[in-house]
Amino acid sequence: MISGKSIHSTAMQRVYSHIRDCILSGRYMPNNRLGEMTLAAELGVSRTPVREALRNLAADGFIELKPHVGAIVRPWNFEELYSSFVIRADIEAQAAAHAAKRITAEEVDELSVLCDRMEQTNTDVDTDARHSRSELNRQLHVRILQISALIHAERTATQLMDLAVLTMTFNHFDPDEVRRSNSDHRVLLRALRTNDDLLAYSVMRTHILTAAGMFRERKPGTNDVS
Amino acid sequence: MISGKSIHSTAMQRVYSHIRDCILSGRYMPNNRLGEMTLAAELGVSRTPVREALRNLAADGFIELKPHVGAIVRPWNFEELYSSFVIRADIEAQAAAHAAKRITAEEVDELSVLCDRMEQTNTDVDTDARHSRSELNRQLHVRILQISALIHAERTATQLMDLAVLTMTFNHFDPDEVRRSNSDHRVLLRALRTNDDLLAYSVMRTHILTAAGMFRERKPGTNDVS
DNA sequence: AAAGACAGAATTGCATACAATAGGTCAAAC
DNA sequence: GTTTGACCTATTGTATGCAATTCTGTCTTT
Repeated sequence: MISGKSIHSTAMQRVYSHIRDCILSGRYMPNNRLGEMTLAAELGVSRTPVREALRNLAADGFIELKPHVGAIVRPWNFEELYSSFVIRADIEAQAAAHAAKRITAEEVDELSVLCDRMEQTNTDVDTDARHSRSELNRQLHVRILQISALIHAERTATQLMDLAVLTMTFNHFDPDEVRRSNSDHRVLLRALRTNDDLLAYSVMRTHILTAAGMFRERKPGTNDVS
Repeated sequence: MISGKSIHSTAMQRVYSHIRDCILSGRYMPNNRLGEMTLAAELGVSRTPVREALRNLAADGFIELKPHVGAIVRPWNFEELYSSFVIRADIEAQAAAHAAKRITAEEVDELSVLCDRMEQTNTDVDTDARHSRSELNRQLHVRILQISALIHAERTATQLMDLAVLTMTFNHFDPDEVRRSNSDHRVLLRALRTNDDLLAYSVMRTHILTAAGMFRERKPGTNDVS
């Protein structure tokens, strides 16, 4: 939805990012009401860009928007977030298979660099390392989706990933799991390089369902993001 | 995105539906520019609801929206539409499997009624029959997604279905294919009733990939919707 | 003649004012 | 005491006016 540019050229994009960050950081809790006037005053803009940002946030699943009533932070439950992993597993596995049949040598190198950088952060558990791992991980997955050329796979999976940012930090906490994740990525990379679409499919599926399983173990309802 | 209510309580919803219909009916062709002022004048409203409708249309993938530039009808190509089938096949198969493990007797009856009504339209090729088949088919698929309780599956697959409405009419044209489709639905229904998740998965996957294959055969670039 | 820069026009982005609707409160009737 | 109804307030939906940006056409310069 919001273009990849990190620069916010319009006020609406600034508002979007602000509200999104507040939701993901837990400052705006589920079922909190988001009044247009309040937000506009808080951010020093008029209601117009706020309204447009709210529409986009609703489209991306962060809030619920009822006509003539207003916006609330979308309440999420365990089952819902878990379902996003299940769907992603299907989509991204399919995308990995397609990518394996289309990938070029340059793209393999590109992905390899991402893996290198992820491994360089080692298994540190401090917040910065976890965040940069999350970001690199996201880039890796998105890049593979792009290479697959399944446009709707990219759209959909990206949306689901962003929606589940809440849980992303979990996956990168336990050093054992970090090692396992890095290992998955290397196997995946080899599968892509050798055009082994079946293996690419399977390892990607396993990779994501593993994350889903870990999320499942950590009990529902814990939203202790930084 | 737009709630299921057929009544448009706000001007924005009317504008949304109008533009969407014009795109799907071919009146607004790909790469056509959609000026806010032009649309506002054409529909007798101000620019404000038009802007909001355009934001929603962009979120749903019907148009492209560049900041400070404007909106154009999203150009779609064969590969892109085909990819939407591939993704749907994954998602809906997964959803069918989940539905098979959760469905109740009442829900089975409900789905059965939908199948009955689809079969009552027989294999007529006139426009009305095709449209009502399309609509019933949509209801059947959406209902199964709901029963699966995979919330994100419903969101995603519904979006993809609506985006591919262009192609839906194809699948209901050839009498042989209509019979085949109805037969798929019956097998699917039996799988759901007997909680046979593996069969449900497989038949749903086949069902959608069959449609994809037919779409593929009819050559790209044909957008001869009524 | 071609390429670049500048100016004008047209369109989008934002702010503000007004209208319409939903939800709550208070009162009156049963 | 409960319920129903009208009114009132707060918030969203819409319209309009202004500011900012992009596109286009022309003119100049090489």
